[in-house]
Amino acid sequence: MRVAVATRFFMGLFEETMLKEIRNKMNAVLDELGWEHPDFQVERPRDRAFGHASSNIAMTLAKTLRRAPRDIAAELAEKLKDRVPGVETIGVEGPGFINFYYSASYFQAFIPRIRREKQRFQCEFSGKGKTVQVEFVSANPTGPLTIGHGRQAVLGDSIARILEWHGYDVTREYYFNDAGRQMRMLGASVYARYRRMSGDDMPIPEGGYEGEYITDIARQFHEEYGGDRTDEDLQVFIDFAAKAIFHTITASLRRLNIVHDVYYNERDLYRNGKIDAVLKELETKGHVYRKDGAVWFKAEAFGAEKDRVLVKSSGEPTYRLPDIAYHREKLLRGFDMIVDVFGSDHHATYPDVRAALEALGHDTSRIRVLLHQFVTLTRAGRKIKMSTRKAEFVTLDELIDLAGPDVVRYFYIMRSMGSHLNFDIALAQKQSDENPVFYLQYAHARMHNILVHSREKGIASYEDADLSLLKEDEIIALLEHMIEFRDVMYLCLSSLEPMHLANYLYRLATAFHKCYTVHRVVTEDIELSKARLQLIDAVKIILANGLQLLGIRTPEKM
RNA sequence: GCCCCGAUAGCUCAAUUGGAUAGAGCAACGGUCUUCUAAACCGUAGGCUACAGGUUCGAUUCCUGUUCGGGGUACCA
Repeated sequence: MRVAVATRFFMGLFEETMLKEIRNKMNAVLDELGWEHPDFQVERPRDRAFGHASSNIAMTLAKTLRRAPRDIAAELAEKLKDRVPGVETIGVEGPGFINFYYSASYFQAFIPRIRREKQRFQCEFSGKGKTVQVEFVSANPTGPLTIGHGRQAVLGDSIARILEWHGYDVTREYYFNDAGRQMRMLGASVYARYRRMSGDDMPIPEGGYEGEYITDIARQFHEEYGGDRTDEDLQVFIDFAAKAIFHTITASLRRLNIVHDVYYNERDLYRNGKIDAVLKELETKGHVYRKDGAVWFKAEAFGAEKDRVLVKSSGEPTYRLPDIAYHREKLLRGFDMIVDVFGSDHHATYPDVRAALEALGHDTSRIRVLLHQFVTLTRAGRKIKMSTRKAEFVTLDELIDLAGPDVVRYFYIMRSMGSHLNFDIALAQKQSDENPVFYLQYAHARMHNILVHSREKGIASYEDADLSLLKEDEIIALLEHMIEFRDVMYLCLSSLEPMHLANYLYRLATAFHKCYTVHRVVTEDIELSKARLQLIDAVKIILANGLQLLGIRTPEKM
């Protein structure tokens, strides 16, 4: 009961995180001293020997104040004394860092709050009332999704989940084109297979698709339409193939727990005249010219590398024009933020789109383009080459068959999107301790089991626990990791890089596993058991929350 | 040629966006189950952060070159 009162007392003060609280107090002290506000940091030091929080402010002030950093630090530390809630001692260490050491009770007090707020622990809903569109995958329906698409799918969906957690109203969107040369090639490839089924020795067209899925589609077509269709029905073949492939694409995504809200078809932009409208407007504003029978956009005038062709001399638009029209539509649809997740092969195309949008008078600062590097697949250290056309690839589906959806999702997320992802099939396939996914899930299963076990031992309720009993080093370390959650989520939001969450959860699981091996939760000491059960209940909430944000399941048994 | 991204332990990658002694996993070696799950924990070993300069209190991080990988540089998408 003693702690319950203390907790309520602290509650109002805990609306800020540790780091923000320190920053606020620091700013107040600067004002009192009449010093300028430098660009300083308050962070969790890597090494716990340097306290629970640390600031470099003294070093950043050294130059303008013309004083030794340690000297400045000492003065600030003296001023801050007893003013930051939860801080026991403040030290001046190293070249002039100010280090803050918190009391155990500060950390203990977070447990009731986590248990009350659950998944929304420390969520400040910064995105409330704002809409965001996340475009990802956007593969044209020419074949099943590959391992490369998989990375984008998981990245995009995890980013969407992180935005949702912050309160954003998220639209997951898939942009595709089922017209054009590649689709005609697809139709012709299916047609060739289809003819062969009727005994004709028809060759696959030059540059056509050769995968086994083509044969499957031809067979389905044969079953539905019979064997006497001719190439005059090519559009029928195209439509049939596109539909079938789209079906497999959405099925693959659903296996990873990914569902798009909107499927935006490029053809609609032609049908409803949006493409003509964009072209006309660029023309009236004087941003295009004609050369060699083609229509060119003066991209150079807007900072792009060189001018680009929008309409070929054949009268057919290049891919750029619909891209511009589509992005313009996104802006007009009124999203507060637009996130484009693209493969690194798109990095050259986006500046042109942005240039055109600016030429049309749009503010493009709402658009964030995230480029991710490619995935290389290795098996026993050897690279596997991938090509959709040649069908020399491992499909996303095959990968999920092999490793399971949780492993697939985690592997795609655990590396930063800016670096190449080396997907080791052999490792992903291992259902053993070599596989980091199980490390996280095992932690969750262990937590669950402890809670079950406590009931079996006759501890019906642990609500009246005395949390001041939680004071061992490993337990405080675990608590520290727990309250880091909000900072990590903030980092994920500002960087749109879900890897940070994956790394954090790994650290959290480690802190838990260490604790688990050293301190038994359910013992003969009922009071101590109750306190630790509250702790476990709280960690479980955070871990489960994080795993769900990455779309990874939280098993209760393993 | 030009543009973008990358280069960190044997391998795959981190490093709180400029901070203190550069950290994990895997692989190697050694130790820990009568206990709530050993899919765990502890320890040992492993580094001139590709190279050369520069910027400052301080650089894996920023700037300039060089080397090596990947991508782009279409009237292909």
